[in-house]
Amino acid sequence: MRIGELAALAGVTTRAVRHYHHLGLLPEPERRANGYRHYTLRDAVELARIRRLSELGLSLEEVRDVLADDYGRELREVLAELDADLARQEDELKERRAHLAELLSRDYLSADEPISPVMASLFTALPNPPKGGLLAKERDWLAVLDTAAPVDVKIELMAVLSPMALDHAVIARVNDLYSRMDALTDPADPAIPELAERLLELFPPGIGPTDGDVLRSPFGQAFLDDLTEAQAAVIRHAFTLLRERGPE
Amino acid sequence: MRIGELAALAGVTTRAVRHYHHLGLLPEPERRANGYRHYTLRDAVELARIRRLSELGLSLEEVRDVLADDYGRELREVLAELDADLARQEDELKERRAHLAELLSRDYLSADEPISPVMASLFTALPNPPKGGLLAKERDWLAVLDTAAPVDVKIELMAVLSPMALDHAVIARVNDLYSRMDALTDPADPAIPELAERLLELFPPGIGPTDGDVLRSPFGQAFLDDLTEAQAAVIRHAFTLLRERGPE
DNA sequence: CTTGACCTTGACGCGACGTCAACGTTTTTC
DNA sequence: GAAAAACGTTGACGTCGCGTCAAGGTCAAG
Repeated sequence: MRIGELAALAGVTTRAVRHYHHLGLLPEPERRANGYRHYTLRDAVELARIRRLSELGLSLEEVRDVLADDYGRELREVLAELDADLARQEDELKERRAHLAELLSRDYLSADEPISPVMASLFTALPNPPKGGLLAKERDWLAVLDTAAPVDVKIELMAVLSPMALDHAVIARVNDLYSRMDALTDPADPAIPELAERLLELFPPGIGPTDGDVLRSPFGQAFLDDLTEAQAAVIRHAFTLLRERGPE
Repeated sequence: MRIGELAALAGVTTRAVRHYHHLGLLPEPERRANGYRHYTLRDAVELARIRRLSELGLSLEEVRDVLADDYGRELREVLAELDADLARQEDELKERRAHLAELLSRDYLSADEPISPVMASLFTALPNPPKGGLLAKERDWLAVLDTAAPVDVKIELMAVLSPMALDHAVIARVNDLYSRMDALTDPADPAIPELAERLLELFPPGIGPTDGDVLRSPFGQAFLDDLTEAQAAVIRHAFTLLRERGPE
């Protein structure tokens, strides 16, 4: 047989056959006088074996290992391992599809999507914040945390925020407070200390950051850089207040 | 933030961030005086978005399309499409795992494995043929057909062979016949015509190939090349007999 | 003699980065 | 204050299983 016939017989392309030769998976056969490869039935048997194994999902390297091992012992191990791997992949797929179904079932898909269901419930508690406003920025920030923060941080975060999101009085105070902060323009506005105090009052004592380190970290800096000077002043003042009463 | 901090925040590597820059997925930020990239919170938001989408299984190109489309319209389409794709993958995985479970549940895994269940049942009907013998070669040949033959060919083939495999009398005749053929050494052995006739008798009339074309094809040639001269003579004689009575 | 279907080797392309090289900068440690 | 560790920069090659040219040579049919 020539290479095209062999390939057709095994259901692969000629390129694949040559690839297997290149990898040493399938030995190079004799050549005819014209330079064409001349295959025998045994080559077809070998090739079919390679194809069956690779179709199962083994990498070509694994196929070579199995073939080199005279079959039997290793094959069983490799297949069992492969099955475990496929099971893992199946679980992953299911998780992703569940996530997708979750997303698709929601009534809206905004720029902040897709995020986790918990975070979404938090967002719906404070719907449609003014664009470019401080609250919108905090939502963005939360979305960032939602994608990559360590699990324990997320849990702690949700423990703090979830009760607040369920409390209509708190929501009203948040909306009021943030709209006042959005209105700030002068970094020396006399209302700043009061706003900082109101901000702190939103959090139960003993909860949240206890010192100003987080503000000096690169993340804190990035957050402050994103605000107007007046807004940043509120945040900084709030942390000053926090430090003052912290040790107590 | 510097690139490492941004990457850590979004849970990706710095290499990935630079890759997104290269693809135009994430805009290059300003540089600091030392040449370092300087990121803001908005970059983190963008990056988190990219990561969420790509983690769902979208290609980076699709991510770019979704991001370019101002979210909303396209996102829903793409996600639905993605879900269909994932469903397909899940089915594939299940099929492969079923195949694997089939293979692993068998009591033996020989060099001819893994093959389809139907073919395996056929092989167990004629267990342990003499190594290098004609019967072993035909098993190899069948294994090749099993991997890649068109479905209709396989169905026809099994329709012929399955009843034979279930008939103990036929099995006995096959074993006897093939051991006699294995014993042949002389291409002019006077037993050859008789053996050819016995071979033909195994197949019900009207079943199987009706002319010698298959023998002159590259596959037939490869098959004959694999046999001893005497064995090939039997096959050729059988096809001669077939042609003689064929038209009738 | 041409056409078309095969064959040959060699090389680049894909996708989403990992990894190394070769170098400059900043921070930490002794 | 110097050295080391830990960052940053660009550039380029490697991964995996082939697909897909490029630039030819071979062969049977019309």
